[in-house]
Amino acid sequence: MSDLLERLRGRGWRMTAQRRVVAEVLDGDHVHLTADEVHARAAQRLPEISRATVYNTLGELVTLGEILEVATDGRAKRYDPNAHRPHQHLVCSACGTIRDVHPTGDPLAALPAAERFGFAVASAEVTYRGLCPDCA
Amino acid sequence: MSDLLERLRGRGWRMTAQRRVVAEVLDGDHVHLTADEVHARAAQRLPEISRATVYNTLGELVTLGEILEVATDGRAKRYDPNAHRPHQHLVCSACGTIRDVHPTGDPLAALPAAERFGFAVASAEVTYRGLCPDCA
DNA sequence: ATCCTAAGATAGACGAATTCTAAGTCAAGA
DNA sequence: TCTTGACTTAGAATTCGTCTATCTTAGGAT
Repeated sequence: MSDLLERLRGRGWRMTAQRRVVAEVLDGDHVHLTADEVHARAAQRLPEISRATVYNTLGELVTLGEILEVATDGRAKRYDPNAHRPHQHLVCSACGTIRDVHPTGDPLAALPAAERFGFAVASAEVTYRGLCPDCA
Repeated sequence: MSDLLERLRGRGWRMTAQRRVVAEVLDGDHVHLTADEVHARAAQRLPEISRATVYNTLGELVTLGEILEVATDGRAKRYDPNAHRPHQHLVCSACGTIRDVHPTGDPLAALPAAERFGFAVASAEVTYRGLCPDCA
């Protein structure tokens, strides 16, 4: 959105109609679209946008740290614009719906030094699974 | 291995040369092979084994609960024979090496009811990331 | 020991998601 | 306005996995 576009421009990101539309599609809470969904929504506004551009733009936004890549199933990756506040994901085992959740405490603290095998552990990613109210 | 093959036979699993070889390839600690790697190793012993059979067999072993499917990156799924004791995974951000780890406490406990959105949360899967000693 | 047959194996076609390539287009600084 | 390197495009190619039609075989029945 405006915020995001401002920040990107400030970083010297060259602004184009395609990039603007992709960034605008990825706005809101609990948004977890696949690349194809992003492409479909972007194409509503900019019919000639190509898939390759959507992939390129998503990849750049991930590299810039402005969005997150989420792979909750073996299917297509999803893109999460909520990269500013750390959070985890709750996924419905039946329909695949994803919600952002905030567990208490730091998941990293649960991994004792003896279980780190000399790794410099930097992050922990938690996926909770269960049935959502609609699928129960 | 023997243990696994015994158990499978006891469950009425029809034994074939192909299935035996796949089960034998998936033996040991910290083993996390892709389907293609399983196929390559199986083919060393049984050159005519087909990819489809490896996929079929892996799928059956997952259904039987004898191995686990692990997706730590957006790439190929990996198969983990350590399905008996619950554990999580520690992945090297550089080379992709995977280790089985055992965090303290139950990760489910860290998710408050208010953060469950009415879901019947059943499991939590944690992926720790960092640099391994070799890549540091 | 041999036969039968459903379960398993095979090669290769197919499909989804993603990446690559070569050529055309354009944002933004000079 | 001009220039140029960065961006976009269509479509081919790649990767990972599934499906299909046909052939083979494990293991119970005879």
